[in-house]
Amino acid sequence: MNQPTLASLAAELQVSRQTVSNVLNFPDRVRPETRARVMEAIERSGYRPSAAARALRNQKSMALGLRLSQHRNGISGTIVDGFMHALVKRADQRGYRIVLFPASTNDEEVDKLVGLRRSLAIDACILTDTWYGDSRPADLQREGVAFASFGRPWDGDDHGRWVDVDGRFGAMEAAGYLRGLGHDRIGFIGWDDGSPVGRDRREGWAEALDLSDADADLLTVEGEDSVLGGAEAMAALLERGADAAVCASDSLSLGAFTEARRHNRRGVSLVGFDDTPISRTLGLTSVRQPVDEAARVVLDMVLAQLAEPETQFSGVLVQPDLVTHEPPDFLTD
Amino acid sequence: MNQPTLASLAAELQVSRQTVSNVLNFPDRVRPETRARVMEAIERSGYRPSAAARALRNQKSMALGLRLSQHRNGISGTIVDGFMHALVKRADQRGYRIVLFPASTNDEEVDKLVGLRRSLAIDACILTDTWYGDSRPADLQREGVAFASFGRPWDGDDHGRWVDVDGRFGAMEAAGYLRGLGHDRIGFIGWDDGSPVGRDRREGWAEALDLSDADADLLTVEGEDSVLGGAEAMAALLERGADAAVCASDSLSLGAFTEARRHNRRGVSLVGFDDTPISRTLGLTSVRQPVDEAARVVLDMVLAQLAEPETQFSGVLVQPDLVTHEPPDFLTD
DNA sequence: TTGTAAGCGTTATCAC
DNA sequence: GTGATAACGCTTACAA
Repeated sequence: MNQPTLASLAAELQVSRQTVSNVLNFPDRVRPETRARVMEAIERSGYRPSAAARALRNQKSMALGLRLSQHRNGISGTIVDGFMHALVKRADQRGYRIVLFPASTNDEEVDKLVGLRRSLAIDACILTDTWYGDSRPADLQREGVAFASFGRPWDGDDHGRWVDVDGRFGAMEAAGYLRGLGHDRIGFIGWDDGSPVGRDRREGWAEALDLSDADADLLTVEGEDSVLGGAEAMAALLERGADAAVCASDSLSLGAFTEARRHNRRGVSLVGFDDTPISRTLGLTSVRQPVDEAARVVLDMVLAQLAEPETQFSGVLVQPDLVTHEPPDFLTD
Repeated sequence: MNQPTLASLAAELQVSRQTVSNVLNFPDRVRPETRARVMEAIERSGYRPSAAARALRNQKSMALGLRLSQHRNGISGTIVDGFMHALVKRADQRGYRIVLFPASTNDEEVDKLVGLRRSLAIDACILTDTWYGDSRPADLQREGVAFASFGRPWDGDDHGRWVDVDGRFGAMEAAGYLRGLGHDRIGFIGWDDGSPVGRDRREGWAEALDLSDADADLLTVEGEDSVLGGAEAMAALLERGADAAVCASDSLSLGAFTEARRHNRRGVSLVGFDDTPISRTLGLTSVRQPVDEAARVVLDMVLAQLAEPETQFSGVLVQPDLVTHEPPDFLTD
């Protein structure tokens, strides 16, 4: 049996296919009783309008491109992962599909996006993992591909079509929380990869504690973004007399936690970033990224752009919040 | 400026659009010099055939549907995540795109898939996270939607269109490895959710060690699949005299590891599952799932089905392997 | 080897 | 309120 089409339904119902089309797109234009009859037939037959025919006719695919990010190791990829989830859900609610594609470099990503756009496989795209000197926004703009980015442009022109999480604010909250707990030597454990995200968080920490540059340097240890890196950094911080630390990630926080326990330093307090399952399980405190809100805003931006290409945008910072978890029994004895 | 089309290119080059089409689809049918001229124009103009027009004409979208799995917490979602990566990459190589969609129940997943298929938004789909009583294969078969599944059908009809990792074999390897290390009371730490995957792994462990049912029960502790669960289970196993354990996941393995260290039981050896970043970082041994191979086979299956709907398939088990990692310095002192 | 014609399923436009 | 017509860009016959 063949799929029903507008034409086959129309023939069956003895109306023109245009009427059937109208029932779907402009229900008011059609007389209630005709509408009901058509609706019933649509339901019964399981008819779905052909996305391909619609795309061809309307010159839009109702799909958005998203590169499958590779930095997604189990722990620190969690934000991108959560963002993707939220994005897929929200896009679906608005009738858009998310099309995934692989790319190993930013240039390849842009090439593929341009290709997808030209072939009408996507209408626009979402960027993640922005970095220094990220040329994707400029490239896409030049190629006329609509986009919005989860992650701000860290240098160059501010194209305004971005949403980011205010990591600086999150770090400030974290530092304030630790100070409220009575700590007075609060360190910072970060990455040594020159990441702008890490810089941002460190600045928030230093500002909240009103540290001099010298003090900030003294209380900062940067290493690899891993459990090991966190442990090593914590060891160094403990030697420098720290009694708490803001960690730029939950991996680092977990490492620091392990190390503090190893030294039997129960009084050490930590705050990590991203509220990953690890944090939740071990009862660590963490800065939760509002990925759902970020996804909503990114989607709004990109769809607004599609509706009105000349729209001017300005970047949006969403505020993270601090999440505390109960430590499990096996850690409190 | 408008997108170039077959027609616009043909007009520009003074050939028929058929010739341009042939250059793309049947290059041999066209005289080399004409071909070169056409190719050049295609390159220069950045022309891409419209996916929508192709889909409409060929009645296939060159896209595969994939539900964005929700079980993907940072640690144990890693396999599905890795699988998705591999799948997207391989699909891309074969000219297929992966379309993501959200669903909170299996029924919703089937509904959406049927809808996507009817609307020609996808040609087929990939299922993951199979479970007892999973009706998706039967439902999709009834609706005539082609699929292949990453995960075997644990009960009911064997539709044959699945690939799975031989967890039983992996657990046997793990147990053999621990025995080779000189351990003789090797426990099993599993999940208490009745997961068929967990059962399968436990059977492998028991078989490799040739345990009686009574011994197997004695050396098995099942709890929640979390770090906490692993720690609790390890505590129980230590009391029962175990000196090593096969863990059904890396979360459990991490918990067990933490617990063993807490008791200063350095001699305890562990093997986890999935070779997650945590395992890698802490130098734990783990059973690595060959997700890339699984993705390849799933894709082969589903594309074979598209090419020849009547093909009969039989399920494929791929073999995992044991991965050992060097423990980091901070754990060996 | 190249050109012509028809049709995939939809919607915008305009007539009725 | 409803219906006819054309067009979106491509491919597959078939004719030249």
